Amino acid sequence: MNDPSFVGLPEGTSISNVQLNSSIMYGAKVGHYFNSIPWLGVELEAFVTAPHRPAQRLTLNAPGIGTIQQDEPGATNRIVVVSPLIMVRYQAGAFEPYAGVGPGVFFLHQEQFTASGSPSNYSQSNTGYGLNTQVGLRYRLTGHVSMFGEWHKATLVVDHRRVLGLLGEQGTAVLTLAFEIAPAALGTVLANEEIVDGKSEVGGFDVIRKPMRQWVLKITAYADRLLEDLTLVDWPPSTLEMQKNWIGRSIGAEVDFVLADQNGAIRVFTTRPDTLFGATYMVLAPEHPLVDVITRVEQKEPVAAYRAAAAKKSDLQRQELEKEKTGVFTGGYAINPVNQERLPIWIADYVLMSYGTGAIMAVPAHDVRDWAFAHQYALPIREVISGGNVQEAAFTDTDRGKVVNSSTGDGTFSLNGLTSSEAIPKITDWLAKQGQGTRAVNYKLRDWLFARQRYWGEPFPIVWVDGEARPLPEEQLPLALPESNNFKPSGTGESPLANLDQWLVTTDPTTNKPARRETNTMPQWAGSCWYYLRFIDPKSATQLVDPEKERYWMPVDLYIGGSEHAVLHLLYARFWHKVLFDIGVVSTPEPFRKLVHQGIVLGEDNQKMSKSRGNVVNPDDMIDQFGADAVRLYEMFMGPLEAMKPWSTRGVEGVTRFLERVWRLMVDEQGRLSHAVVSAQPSLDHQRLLHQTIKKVTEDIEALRFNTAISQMMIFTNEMTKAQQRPRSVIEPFVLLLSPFAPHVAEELWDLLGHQPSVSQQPWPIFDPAMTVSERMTIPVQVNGRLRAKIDVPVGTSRDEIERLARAEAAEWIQGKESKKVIYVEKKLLNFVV
RNA sequence: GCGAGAGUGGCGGAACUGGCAGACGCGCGAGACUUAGGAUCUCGUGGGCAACCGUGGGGGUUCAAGUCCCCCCUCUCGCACCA
Repeated sequence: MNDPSFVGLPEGTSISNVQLNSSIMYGAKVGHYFNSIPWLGVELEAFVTAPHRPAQRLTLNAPGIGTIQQDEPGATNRIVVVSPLIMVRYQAGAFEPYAGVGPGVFFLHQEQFTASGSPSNYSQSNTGYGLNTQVGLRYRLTGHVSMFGEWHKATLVVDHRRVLGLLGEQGTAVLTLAFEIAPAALGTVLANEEIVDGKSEVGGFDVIRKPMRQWVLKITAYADRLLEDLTLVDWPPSTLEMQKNWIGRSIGAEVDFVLADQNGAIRVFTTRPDTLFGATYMVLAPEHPLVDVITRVEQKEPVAAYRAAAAKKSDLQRQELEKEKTGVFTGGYAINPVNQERLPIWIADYVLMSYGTGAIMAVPAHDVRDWAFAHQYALPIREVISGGNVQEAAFTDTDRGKVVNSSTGDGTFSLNGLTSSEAIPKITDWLAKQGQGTRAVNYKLRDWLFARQRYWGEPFPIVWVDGEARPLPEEQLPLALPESNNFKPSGTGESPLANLDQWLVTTDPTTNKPARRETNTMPQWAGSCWYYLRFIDPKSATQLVDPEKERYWMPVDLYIGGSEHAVLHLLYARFWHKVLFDIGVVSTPEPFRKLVHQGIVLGEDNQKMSKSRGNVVNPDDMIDQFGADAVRLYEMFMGPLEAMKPWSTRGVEGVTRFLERVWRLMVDEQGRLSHAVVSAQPSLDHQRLLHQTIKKVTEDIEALRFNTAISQMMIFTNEMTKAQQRPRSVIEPFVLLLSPFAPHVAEELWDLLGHQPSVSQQPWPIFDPAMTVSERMTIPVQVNGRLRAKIDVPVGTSRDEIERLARAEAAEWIQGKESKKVIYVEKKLLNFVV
């Protein structure tokens, strides 16, 4: 586990410090038998022989598996176990697996590792600075917990220019000024996720906002498709919901309110144009550019003070002040386009500049925020939807209630009597005809700030010449980071690269003019957006991915990854993929068809593992104590893959006992093949048991229900332990079933059984559906729905016969009662209603 | 507050489209083999002496509800002044 050489990492680097991206891809080779693969949505025929049939293509991806760290073993290990398990099972016969695993060089915690540890390690790395190296491998289960050996060391040069250029072609990459949040004391710029409660996560410094040059990707241009195409994927409901909320699409109208005593108009966005007649005031965000224009002389001072105070607050600080709303009257007025009323214009920080137009019409009767504000400042509240008491609270239940008090002064236009859903399109059309508004859609989703002021990230292949950004030519790619031990912030807000003159100062390759390199680097998400494409074609130096391979493998059929990526990574990757789709680099609109989040493993006390709680379980210790197979098996047995589960060392002991029982099933105390293993014909019962076990294990793996697959193997083992004779024809297929779960034990057993080659190269056992059913059946007998007896009959028994037997069996419950009805459910149950 | 998911023995968890609740494992109990056993094997193990009662609580549909419908409670995760 801790042998770093297996990924070609530099000496001194522990796997504990490296984030692995693993990706597993399964391809059809020669057909085999499957019932179905539910999440692939196909029914496969038995004994399919045609090679490379598209329906058999199976691409799995288990990236972003999280940090392997001593203090979070469970989170990582379960996915590390699952991936090869699935792979081994599908490899056994129909599929040719491909797996890619690689250290992503540019993840944030590696920067921390590097900064705090020994950066020179990385300078020795054959991965090289500035190259995001991925290592492809073919799994073979020879190592420890999972997947080591036979590495195809395919250096994957992550050439973001190629992708960025493609994004640029699409017009999605934009150089812009954006506000970044920087704690002055740290002299660096923080990503949003590094700010906690308005202070820097590290050091707890106050942060301020300052404008800086930034790269932004226009993900908002794809907002609609990112939303709509969620119907194309099979993802957990919670993740779909989170993505929908993150995109935050809302439909409404933009309406212009002309200023009362001067030229100009305020444009607002509202989802409730049906309440337009109920507007009693307006609010601008403090940063709104029109504030200066609107503010009257006598209000200048309080307005300026309020704006200054608001500027000091971060978004998060603003949100903390949830309870009490504050604001200041500007002295200005605007005209409500529907009834020509003069509405006072306020500024208040409960209106965000970043959403909609940064201005609202306030309808206190039907919006809780506006109501609170109006209440605070004694502004009028006018009911326009009946059904509540708007003096007591905002009435927002639009499904009930009718529009009232909503007609123009001349009576030519009225919404009165309509429901909200009828009124909204009507008034939107009317506003459009008047030239005062349009239907509009808004998103919470913002454009993607695609630049970090760090050393540790892919540099932009851009040089600045005469104040102009120019891309590097193809032959100068990829651009590597300079080697350095100086990771200190530049102090100017630029990245540490700004201090590294040798790298920084260059000449423009086309004009030979002096040039300066771009000092921004890419965020950690850059690589994870598309590395799955590189895993398909890791060695290609000339293109992102071979179109033929891409068409064959994509989309990824199963993606196993942590729920912490539910929005950011998974949304960014989808966006990027769509851009590539639009320009023809990929052939599918969505990259990941089915998504499963593995649950993390908690400590024995049912709390998250942490050093401070002292409940950390180190997987290496467990492996030393119980062996890799037992640990693997337990991690699969502890419960559903998606669920968060507490670790139980007792539970590992339990599965260890199971493995020992399996061992003793066929090995004697001298370590030789047991005399109980015979070549005799198995009994019918044993054959049935085997076929039932094959069926259950096969189907459960396909449905990712590993815990119940294991329990069936336990049942098999318990039964066979009782048998004096254990026929090979029953035992041997069972070893194959066990092999994905406990590869080492299975391998040794296979060898002891006298077989070559490896157990992992054997075809997966096939079950005969006819052999999975017994010739007898037990029919529960109910009287009025209560279980009163059971009868055991041959399968072919007629209903009448069953009823006759049941009647005798349950006689004491039916006697003397009038029989109303007899319900017989075929082969299931018999119920007397009396 | 809004959204999503989940509540089943002492514990982790099973139960396909409504059809024997508690598979399998842990723990616990009894027995066997043993000088011994925290090893192994066998048997038992939801509660209650019983009739019966039992899947977070309360209603309902049904011959039959862990499963379907309505109301409520608790926990986990996510979002949080998004107009």
